[in-house]
Amino acid sequence: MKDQTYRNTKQRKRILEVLSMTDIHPTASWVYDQLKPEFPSLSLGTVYRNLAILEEQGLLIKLHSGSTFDRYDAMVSPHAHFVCKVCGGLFDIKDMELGELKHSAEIKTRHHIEDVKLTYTGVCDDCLNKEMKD
Amino acid sequence: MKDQTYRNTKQRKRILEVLSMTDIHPTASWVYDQLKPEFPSLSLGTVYRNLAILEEQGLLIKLHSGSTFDRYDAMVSPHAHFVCKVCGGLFDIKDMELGELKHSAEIKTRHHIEDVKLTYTGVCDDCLNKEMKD
DNA sequence: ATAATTGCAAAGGATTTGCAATGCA
DNA sequence: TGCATTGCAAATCCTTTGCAATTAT
Repeated sequence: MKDQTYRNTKQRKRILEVLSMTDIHPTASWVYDQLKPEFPSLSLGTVYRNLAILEEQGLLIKLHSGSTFDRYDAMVSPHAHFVCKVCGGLFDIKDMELGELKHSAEIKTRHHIEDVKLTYTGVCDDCLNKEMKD
Repeated sequence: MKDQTYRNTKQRKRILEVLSMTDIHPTASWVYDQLKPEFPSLSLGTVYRNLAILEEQGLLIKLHSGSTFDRYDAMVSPHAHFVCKVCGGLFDIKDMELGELKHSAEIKTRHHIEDVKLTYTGVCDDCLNKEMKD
């Protein structure tokens, strides 16, 4: 399973494209809904399998949103995330120095660190404003 | 459901105790296995319900380990985690300045941040040493 | 006494998987 | 052609939930 040759299927290509064109960090199901009109016989299983392969290839990142389902992010350069506990929105936070964090943790521990995930939780700007009206 | 009064059941008390006495960040199922001899009629549902209540009370934290199941941590003071992709171990990393991170993110965004989760992934010290023997 | 909690079993829901058919390389 | 991939459906697995019985306050 290591030195497997990947093929370029229409489905996989479009799944990555659809994911690259949004910043809402969608679920597998959302991706499926987007592509179902284009591939009427598309199945959720195919979407999941391709998301896993694309993750393996380093072309996307799987996010644990705090809910029961996973989300996917095609912006693979290291960055932090914010999850709003009111609307469920998941936003990017750029310019956070994850590389620095990784370095300081690597000297603090003796582990070999490959990845850093930084996730904030709270109430987003929009929901804060809406709450103030109540 | 907000101003509910919690009761002090033996089960809940022991669940928190068991969790406080380990640093392996166990799953609900592990907690269940620990307490089953003590409460022969204990059910997994009860464990899950109590873990949820204890989390609500701020007495423990739920961790998304990267696998399909959740883990729980009774050390509630802010700290980072490391997950080993080889052995599945989940370790604490103390002395990481999560408070600082929270502050800098709060001025960078306009969101109200309540919580920070910092998780590293890689290969732990032990597994690194074992791999070197191959 | 009142309402939270338990135990049990069944339901739920996201994700995975087996297998025959399909289609890249 | 060979083998990765698809589609479909069933299976998996962790977690949640309804309900009657129990128990803390």
